[in-house]
Amino acid sequence: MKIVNQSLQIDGIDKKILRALMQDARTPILEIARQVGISGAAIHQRLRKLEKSKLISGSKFVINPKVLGYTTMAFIGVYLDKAMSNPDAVKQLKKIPEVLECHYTTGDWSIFIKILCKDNEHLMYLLNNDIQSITGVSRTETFISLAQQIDRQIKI
Amino acid sequence: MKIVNQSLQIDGIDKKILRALMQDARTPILEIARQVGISGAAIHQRLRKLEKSKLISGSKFVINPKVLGYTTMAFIGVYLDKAMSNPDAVKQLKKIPEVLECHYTTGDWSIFIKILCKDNEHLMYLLNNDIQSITGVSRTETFISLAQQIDRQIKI
DNA sequence: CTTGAAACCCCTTCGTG
DNA sequence: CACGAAGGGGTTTCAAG
Repeated sequence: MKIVNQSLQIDGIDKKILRALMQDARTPILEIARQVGISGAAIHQRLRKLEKSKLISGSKFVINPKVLGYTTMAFIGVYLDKAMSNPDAVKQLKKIPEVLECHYTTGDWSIFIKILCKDNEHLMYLLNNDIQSITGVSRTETFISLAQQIDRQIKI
Repeated sequence: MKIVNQSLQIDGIDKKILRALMQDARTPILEIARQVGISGAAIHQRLRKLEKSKLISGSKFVINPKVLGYTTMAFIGVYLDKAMSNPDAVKQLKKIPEVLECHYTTGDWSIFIKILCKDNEHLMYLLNNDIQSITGVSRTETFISLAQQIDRQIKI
């Protein structure tokens, strides 16, 4: 399948710049310049263009939660009562710092969340006390990630 | 529930440093130094300590895939034949760049993946051609993210 | 664990092609 | 788009408290 209609035109140099910075956000612009073979000022102009296009949405330090004792990742499918306003449930979920992702989804569940806990006990606590207690939540289905094998961004 | 037994001791200054850099990996160290009220050299030492502890696992530029036309995120539960070696299936999944996450999970599915596609047609193509064709994959269950409401790292 | 100084490198902008 | 120059500022290391 040939993917067409790319919404934004970026060339090979842009890709090299992005790939370097996606790997390590603190890569010096001048180092990229040397690798790519153009001047630092040119990299700058391209970065400004990419930022203006909103393709670059920020930069992050990535921390390893295992070092803090967060070793249990789980996914939870949430059934909401018909009457429940979904945004209100999301609002409650935002208050739970262990909830890392939250999606409205097709299928049986109204809401699907990814959660990171210290251990199974912590997971059970969050389910029983923080999640099940949200008004509108009728039922949840939980499955635990035993190991994460892939974690990456889309390929540029 | 009071969480105890934090595996690594970090103090309030460490947290401030991490929070600044988790928001924007290119925040100048000296700016953090001014905010926190200690010298740049001290920030440096603390960062080295945090890196050595593996709490910091890197830094990334975050790109917005929507700008490239990737607007459809989906989750796929994968059933594998008993005989199938899971690592081989993961190896195949790694070759599909649209697969952003892959987990071994408890529950009905052997493997659970997050995938990012241009549109539903693209999703169907990947399911039929790239995923179902992996030896050992007997069946899949797909649900689509209609909207992502939360996307963050664990709170420091 | 902190500091200030010093050397070095990088960021950023500018005028120019 | 690209370039080189230039200043202002950041990074990194050091000896020292």
